[in-house]
Amino acid sequence: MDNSEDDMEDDETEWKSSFTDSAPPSSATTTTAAAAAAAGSNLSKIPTPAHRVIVHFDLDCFYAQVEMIRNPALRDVPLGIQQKNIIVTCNYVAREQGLTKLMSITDAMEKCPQMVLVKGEDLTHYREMSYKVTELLLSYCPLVERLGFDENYMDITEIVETRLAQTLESNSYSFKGHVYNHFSAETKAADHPRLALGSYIAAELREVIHSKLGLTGCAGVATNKLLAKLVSGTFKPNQQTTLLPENVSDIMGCLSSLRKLPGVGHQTTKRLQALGLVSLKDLQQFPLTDLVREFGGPSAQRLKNLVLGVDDSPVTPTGAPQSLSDEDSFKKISSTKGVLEKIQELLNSLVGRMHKDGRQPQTFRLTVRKYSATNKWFSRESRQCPIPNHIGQKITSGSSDDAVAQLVPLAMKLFHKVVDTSAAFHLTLLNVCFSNLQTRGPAASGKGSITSFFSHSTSPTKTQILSSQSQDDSSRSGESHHTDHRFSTHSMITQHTSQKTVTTKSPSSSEAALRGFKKKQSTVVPREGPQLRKVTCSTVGSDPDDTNNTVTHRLPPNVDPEVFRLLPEEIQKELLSPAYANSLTSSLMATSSLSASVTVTDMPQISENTSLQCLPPSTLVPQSLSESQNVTDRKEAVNRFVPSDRATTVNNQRPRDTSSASVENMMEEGRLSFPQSSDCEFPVNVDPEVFSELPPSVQRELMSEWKQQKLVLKIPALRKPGKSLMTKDKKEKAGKSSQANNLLNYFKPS
DNA sequence: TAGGCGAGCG
DNA sequence: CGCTCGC
Repeated sequence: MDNSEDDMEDDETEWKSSFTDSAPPSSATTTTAAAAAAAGSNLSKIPTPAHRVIVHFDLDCFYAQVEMIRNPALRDVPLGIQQKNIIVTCNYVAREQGLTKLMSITDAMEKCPQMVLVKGEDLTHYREMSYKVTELLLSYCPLVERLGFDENYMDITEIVETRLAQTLESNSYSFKGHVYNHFSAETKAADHPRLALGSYIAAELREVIHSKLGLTGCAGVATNKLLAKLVSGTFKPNQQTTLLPENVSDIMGCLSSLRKLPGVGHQTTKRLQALGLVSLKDLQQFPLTDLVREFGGPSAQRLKNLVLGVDDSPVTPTGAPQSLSDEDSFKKISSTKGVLEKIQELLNSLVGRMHKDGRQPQTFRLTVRKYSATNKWFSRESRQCPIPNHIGQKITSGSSDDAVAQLVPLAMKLFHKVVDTSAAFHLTLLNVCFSNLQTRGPAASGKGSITSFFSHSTSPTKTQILSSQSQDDSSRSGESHHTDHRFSTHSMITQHTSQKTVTTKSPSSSEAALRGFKKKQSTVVPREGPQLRKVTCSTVGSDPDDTNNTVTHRLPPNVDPEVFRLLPEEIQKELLSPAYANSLTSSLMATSSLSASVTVTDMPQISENTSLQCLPPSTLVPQSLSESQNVTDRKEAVNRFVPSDRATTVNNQRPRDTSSASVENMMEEGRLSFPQSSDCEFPVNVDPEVFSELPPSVQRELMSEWKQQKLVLKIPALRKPGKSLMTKDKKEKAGKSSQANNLLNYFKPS
């Protein structure tokens, strides 16, 4: 059931082949503007113009880039990122020496003895940078879908249509970057104005990623996700390629096997092979009905579409992660004690991450991989259970050690469910996972709160993007607003689609955007009311001077001047800046720390200087920003790098946090002999056997916990001693301001 | 191929 | 909760 109900609706150009497609227009993931434009020009052209413009971004050797940013001295040496015994990726200096991804350390060392290795098992920095990229893209357009840590799809159809509408000269088109199978495609540009514009936008976004984050990457521009992804890698590092509809068959023809199709993995490949299907052509010629027998209707159709380069799947905004997990693999763990220790290790880091996230997990899962002669690799087994509320609350409240102490027995219980410890066992992997992540509602009821507004709608379980109260940057502000402005901006989104006007505060900018778009297409730039103003653009990259944009210093009609006056100067500037009129930035009506609610329903007026390639550089690359980040990064750590003839391992692990140290201490103590007295009964759901396996200090914590619970039961009003003298309200505020549970947490430096 | 994730389906 | 897929 790949794409559930929305059968064969497509906005694909169909490519010299079947006319079997029914349902031409109908539903529209695409914009009304696009649909209208298409409908208008439809009768003349047979291959209807591609409706969507999709970009696929793919960062170059992502982990290696992150490490090179962290330590610029690594830029010029062959660098490999090591996880366990393999190099998961390496920089391009290393690739010149013949190194590849997923090469074993030993092989890599043979090829390149001078290689520098950096441990990459802790993904924290990669995760953070990854979300920065997504967040950055989100500030230009809500339709961003993550694919792993280093790839993003973006549906820029609306941006393109907006620019197209502003474009006067239709024969001035050209492409930015490569055009697949064309060496000079100027003449083609006029035939594919949307893709041409898309290529410029992709270039601008790549540039903004580079200037703001210091990352390079590739992009593919095409009419659907499949094609965008396939084409993005054609010119490899740091380049981009656009695929025109007339070249779809070319690129599909280059795929050497079905396995190369995104969405066709190992298993599917094997099943196809069993049918005698190996090449794309094989599958093209294979009768659909036979394929249906093997894969079922939807999957069969999807496969058929894929080989044709047809992909109607929408770019689905990813939002905050739906689960957080932490795992480690190893040669062998065969004792309960070993399992216990590893679980504690994993839980410590996972709970820490969960706490930063801010949401409260409702489900805990333990996964193991058992060694066996057959099936030596793969085959994981897992067990899961609900997380009692009081434990979940400890995670979000920051009592991490307590939380871990109480999660450990849960985990061990699950372990005994999945592994029969009466016989010998041999584990090669342990994974702990929190899922069913719920936004903390103020006071269980949560009525009337902003949170309830956010979480009540439609299906509460699906992609809740969390509300976040202000990060209270007022407390830290006063410092330059120039530092990382974009991420501390507010988003003021007027949701004409709902009754309420939501004013979202700083860190939630992206999720606010996400929310808005999930429900409907965002109406950040109101298309109905007083219509969109023309947007000024200057030429890509080549015009850092934004002063040529004449800004009318007049407030947008719907901004209350009184309120405006109260805003910090920086914010006022932003409100007046051309950024607010630019469609690219439209998803984010950004200002900085804001204590007043402002509704913006129209754009400031700006000049009419037109040119089609273009974001105003000012909106894309605040100069102060790109400078500061790079400079500081480069200055640090030039020296930590110790060159050597032999391979060098640079350990970038951060210092262990204190909690883990204490856990290890606990392990060294002798076992606690616990009294069986009635004073300290186990709660009914506690397995004594499991309990007895726990480290003494954990046992003690649990017991005191239970005692307290008893007290609480007996005396309901009693609060736990020592904890928080704060009122509930204060707690909430403190909690929320200290960690907003949103995307921001995933890139916020910790 | 083997690592540390993550998503979605049934 | 296992499986498949993705990077």
